[in-house]
Amino acid sequence: MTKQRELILQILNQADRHLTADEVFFLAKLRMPSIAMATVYNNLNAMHAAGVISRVHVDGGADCFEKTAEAHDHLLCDGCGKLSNVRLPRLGAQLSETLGMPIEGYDLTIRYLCADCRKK
Amino acid sequence: MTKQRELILQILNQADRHLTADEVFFLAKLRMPSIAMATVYNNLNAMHAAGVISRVHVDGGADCFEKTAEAHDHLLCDGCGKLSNVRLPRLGAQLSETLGMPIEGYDLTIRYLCADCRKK
DNA sequence: ATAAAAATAAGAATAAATCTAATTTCAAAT
DNA sequence: ATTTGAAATTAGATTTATTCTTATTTTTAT
Repeated sequence: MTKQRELILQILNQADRHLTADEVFFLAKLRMPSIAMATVYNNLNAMHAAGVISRVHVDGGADCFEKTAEAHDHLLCDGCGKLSNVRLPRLGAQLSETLGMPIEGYDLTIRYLCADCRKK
Repeated sequence: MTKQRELILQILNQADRHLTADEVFFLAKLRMPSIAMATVYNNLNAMHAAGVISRVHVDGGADCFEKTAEAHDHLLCDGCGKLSNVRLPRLGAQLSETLGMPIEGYDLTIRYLCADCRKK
């Protein structure tokens, strides 16, 4: 665990939302000005491969990263683009059951309108 | 309906699998050498916006396009990368119900091992 | 202390997708 | 048939996210 990785992990742990690599880089740079973008990507990729963090693709935008607490799915507001988490604990098992075969996993992003955007 | 759009649509209709923009461009170029990549993207984007075709993001690769017959979900083989379709007609309604609010839609890609890859 | 291995820094390189500006096409009106 | 104007296309530059390369630094094991 290098200082850089520790810092990146800390940033993700303290973040109250999903961060892009760019945002992680910016926040890391504040505390360790010498850090390089490549290091951010290397560590994000490594931690993702290790299952420590998860990566979320956002249509028409940069990928987002977050610490992975537990398996969860994503809600993306069509209005403001806010990304949040939701747990659907039974869904994996149910999909496997419906398909009639084991699955490795799945990625689900539900598009909706958040409370704020629904008002408008 | 321009000649270019017609050609692109025809290519997608005849394809027995998902195609990247690059593949569409290559196939289109064979039959209409003057066609430009921007035209391919313009038309793919326009037809996607119109709901005629659908766009699938593939982690670590270019987006894929296909004609949209009906709403469906995707199966991605972790072994060989093959992308195929599956229909889970009740899922949308079920997600909305579970969440307790209306949803705009959702994107689901299930990762699994296809029959061929499971043998190995 | 030294050698070997691993990680980082810096920035060049790549790939997907979009943008821009000039040109072409095509339909409708003359 | 010709003109006009709007819309689409072309070509290529540009952008943006991400990866790659290589030299350097740091860490770990001997």
